[in-house]
Amino acid sequence: MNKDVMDLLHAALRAAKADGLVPEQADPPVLLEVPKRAGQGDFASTMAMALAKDAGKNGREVAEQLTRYMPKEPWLERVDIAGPGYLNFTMAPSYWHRLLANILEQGGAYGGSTIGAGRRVQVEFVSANPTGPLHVGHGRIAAVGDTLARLLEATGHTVEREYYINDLGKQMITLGQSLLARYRQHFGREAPIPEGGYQGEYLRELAKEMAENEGARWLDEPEEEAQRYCTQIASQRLLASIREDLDRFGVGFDVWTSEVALHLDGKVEQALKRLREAGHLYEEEGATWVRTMTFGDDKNRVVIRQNGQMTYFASDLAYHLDKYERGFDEIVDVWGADHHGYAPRVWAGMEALGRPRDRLKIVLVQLVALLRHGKPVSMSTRAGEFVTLRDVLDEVGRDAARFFFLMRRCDNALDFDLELAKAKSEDNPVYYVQYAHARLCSMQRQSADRGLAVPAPSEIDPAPLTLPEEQGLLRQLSLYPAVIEASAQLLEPHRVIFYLQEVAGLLHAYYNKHRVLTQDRTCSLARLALMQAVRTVLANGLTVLGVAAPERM
RNA sequence: GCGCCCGUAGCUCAGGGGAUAGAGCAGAAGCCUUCUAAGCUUCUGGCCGGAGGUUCGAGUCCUCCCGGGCGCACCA
Repeated sequence: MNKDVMDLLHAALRAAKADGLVPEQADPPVLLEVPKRAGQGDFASTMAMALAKDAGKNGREVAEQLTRYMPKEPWLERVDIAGPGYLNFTMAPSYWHRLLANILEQGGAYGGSTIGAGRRVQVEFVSANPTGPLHVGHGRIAAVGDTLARLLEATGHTVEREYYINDLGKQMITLGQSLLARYRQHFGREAPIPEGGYQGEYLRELAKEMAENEGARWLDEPEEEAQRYCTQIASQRLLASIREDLDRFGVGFDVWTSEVALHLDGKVEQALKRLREAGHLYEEEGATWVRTMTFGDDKNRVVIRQNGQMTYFASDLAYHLDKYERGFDEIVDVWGADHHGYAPRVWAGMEALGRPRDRLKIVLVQLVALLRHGKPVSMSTRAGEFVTLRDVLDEVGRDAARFFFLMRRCDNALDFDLELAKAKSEDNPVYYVQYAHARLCSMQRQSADRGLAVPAPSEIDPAPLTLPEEQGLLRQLSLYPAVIEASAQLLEPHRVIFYLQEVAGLLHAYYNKHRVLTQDRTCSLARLALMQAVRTVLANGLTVLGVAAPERM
């Protein structure tokens, strides 16, 4: 997918429509692939074949006509029609020259685009209850959410990262009760952790801390008051610790929204009022329901329980309404896939509130299975023997953790092997990509020692770059902007990983086969320019993943 | 039972309706007096879960079936 050629295709399509060759409503995929075999050009498109039916002609005929509509560009050597109607594009040498100069000129900006210019996007992710430390599943969501945000930024969007704190409800009460039990235990009292309570060691530590700061005074306070205090202390401390973990993971948020605050600000009341005015609320069995079924949900949902308390869903309606009212052009929620059944309900709620559902995109991230030497590591939050994100960071480090979390499509479950992730060996894909970058840096240090500097963009003489490996590298580098765009538009960060592995593979192969620093100065300089371009793309790609691009390894 | 996701090489997975389906790992054989061997080269490996359908063309879209995961609260 090369954006310059894609522009040509778009232009040809427009012209063909204007001329009536194809119907105005035809919307073929304007996509490019890199042909698998030599002799099929640098890029290929199937657009003509896709249009064949609408145009009432066969693919080859459409292809021929499209080439006539295509603007003539000096950097395009030729367009061939092949097979059932492929358009095969062969680029002129000047194209590769320009590409190379372009990458060196743009540096860290290469690959960025402006498709999102003027568009504000919110990405909400992690949003874990402050009832315990983040586990590996949160880690994957954090990596995905943050990388999506980076991708959207790279494509010109204005992005806000947001964490929604579920600091209200039964779980928070249970948390307080659990801490209170630990606190009492600390003073030698008989105090069981409540049914379904939090067993983790972290509450024992918190209880000890509380005893040191507050003494024994909470032993004598009334149960409910003590529990409320414990809930407050625990959620505060746990949230702080969650923030620390995320910080270490390279993930930061612009906005933290609290569910409690939503209620205090009257936002939940307001949302319910709106629903009531719109006629979407009704009473039944002493509860208040919203008619989400009208908007595609399986059943209607309770917003105010019999006991008068609001449900989590009520808060969430208010929360999402608030997001819409903050004026985002696009709202992205990143959820664990175990919440997938919740999505239709939220979309329905938004429609009931008169908001377009397609503005809210929900990315579902499947679970992480933690392995060690290929054997599963057991995880269970309640039993308290889970592996936390912090444990993983301690063991494998930020770069490997982020890379592994992003290696698979989000809708596939992920096997995360701790031993593999920290192996400083050939098996570890993180190092494969980072090593390519470090290698290039090392080479540049060598060339500097020999008095050879990477040429300035305007000084590049690409004439010596005639090897097929060099053409392959240039072709691959030219795809980068489209990879970033597609990853951002489809909300699929794994594409960047696969792309970078390919770049690294081509680089390593080239490196082993040919020397960059040779006796021939002109050739060395041309190759140095190419290597700088590869380095730039590797660095930019790793940056968008939040993974370091080391200069030495 | 209903809904969503997944099923592609021995394993882990890419593959946006198009040309002869790819990569890594595992297995076999090679490559370091020269820019980092955390690397490279070559070989082996496939009824894309199954059956129908749509299409000039299906791993990709539709229907059904089988197998696995996750959901189906007046929990969050």
